[in-house]
Amino acid sequence: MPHTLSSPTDLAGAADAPALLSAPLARHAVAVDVVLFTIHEGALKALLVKRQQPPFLGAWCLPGGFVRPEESVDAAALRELQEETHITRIYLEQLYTFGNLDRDPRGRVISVSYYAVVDWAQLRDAIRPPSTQDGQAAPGRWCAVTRLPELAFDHRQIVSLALERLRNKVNYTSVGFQLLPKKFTLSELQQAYEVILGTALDKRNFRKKMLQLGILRSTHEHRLEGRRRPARLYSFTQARVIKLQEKGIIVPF
Amino acid sequence: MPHTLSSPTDLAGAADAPALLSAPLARHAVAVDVVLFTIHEGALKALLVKRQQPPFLGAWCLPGGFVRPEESVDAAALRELQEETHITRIYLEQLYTFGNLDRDPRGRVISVSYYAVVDWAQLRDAIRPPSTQDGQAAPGRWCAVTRLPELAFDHRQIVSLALERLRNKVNYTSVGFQLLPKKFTLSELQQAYEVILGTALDKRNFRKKMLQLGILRSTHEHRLEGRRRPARLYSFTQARVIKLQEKGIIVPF
DNA sequence: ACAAAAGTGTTGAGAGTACACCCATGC
DNA sequence: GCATGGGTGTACTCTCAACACTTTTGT
Repeated sequence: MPHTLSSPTDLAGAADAPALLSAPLARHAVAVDVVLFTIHEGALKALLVKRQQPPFLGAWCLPGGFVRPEESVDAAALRELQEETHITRIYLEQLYTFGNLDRDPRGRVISVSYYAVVDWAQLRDAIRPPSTQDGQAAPGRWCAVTRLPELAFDHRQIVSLALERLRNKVNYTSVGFQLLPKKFTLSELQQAYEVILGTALDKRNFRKKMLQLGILRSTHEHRLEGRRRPARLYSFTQARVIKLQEKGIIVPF
Repeated sequence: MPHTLSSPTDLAGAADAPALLSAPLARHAVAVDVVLFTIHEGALKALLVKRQQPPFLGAWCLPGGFVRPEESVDAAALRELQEETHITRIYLEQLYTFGNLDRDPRGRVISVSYYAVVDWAQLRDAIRPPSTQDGQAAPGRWCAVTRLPELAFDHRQIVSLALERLRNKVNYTSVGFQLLPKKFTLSELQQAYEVILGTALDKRNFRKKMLQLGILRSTHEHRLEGRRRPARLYSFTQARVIKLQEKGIIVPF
């Protein structure tokens, strides 16, 4: 019995250049869903929106939508994100593709999920973020990842996966800095890590580690807040991160 | 300006149960591509197939094909793999989804890529593996990852990503054991790791580390090969791996 | 002076790395 | 007896984790 490809990597018909794909080829509805993280009020929060149509009318779910004919999948995710936040520069990374037959009661929808992280201050500066409307009544709501409501479809699973990924990546990449403004204090940085990881960290060990990594540039500015000792502001410098990644250095706390 | 979802996570029309998705919704061709790794002749190899249709007629590419209407994306990947190898149990993991508009000259094809790893001995035992045919003439060919030919589409990139993932995961999961038979010697295990990572490892450190992890069960059998001292055979025990993963323990060599 | 957060070093334990020789077997 | 891979232990270094007090400011 000779080896054959019963479903070869090719289309059934001809091969004219950007021609349409021919008949017996199945086509699928493809959606993107985005978990947008931010830090606010000392908690790691994700953006949820209220469904305006059935199924799951009125239920909370992740922002997302269908991929359009003339946009890449990444572009679709970015578009959905910008529709929600009006932010142009945002850290966005693909998570996983969910392709089960039964994940949408209307029929098969393949979902490419993403996660994104953004500094809360940027959301406030962007025009009309969903959260500044009126909380529950508005279609968008920021929700602490530790206390999520019921979510439509398999969106709970997507959030879990995103959280797991974020918690891993914060240890050996610079995603964590995306959640902070350009200039920040070491205490703010530590709080961000604590909130993401869900654990307390030792102050001295954290500062020692961060400073020795050489990815922070100390400014000579300070943050004065109330009746306390002013804290030095640092900024993040990407330069050395690349070298660390090349060497495969992992940065646990 | 109120917050609106201009492309909501919903279909344009009604919401009858497993009904078809309605009209203005774009549908897309979705393919799966699989990087199948094995170890043979002291090298890490990937399975390539020769394209039988244009575009890229005659070029090498990854095994893969389109997702059918009534199968999940994972099932499509598994099906493609089984068509090539006739193996039923195989480690398969999703890699990444490529959704650029221009990755296929015929039009937009979204590709969900996977990687898989399998013990070479299983391939030989399975009926009619592509490699036992007659090498170049057969549509399937095992190719060392260090010396890949030109590949069609963006399949070179997919292989690179798969290799990167495998090299990472081998350090903190048990994927590596999927490349070996049930019983193996420590030298065989070390060779597998060396071939995957592309680096030499110290024998004493490797053995010490492996044994102290507690994921190997020493059998009392030995492998006699030629005129040498027989080597003790070990088998892999999953039990402790789960505990290690729970604690987030990473296992570098 | 005091409240509140900023800032700062040392020590012990465990893991990683480097390194060289004897052992058991078949021929 | 010899060629071949199998099998073993130690010393050094480095990183992680635990741990408490002084400093600076506003009130």
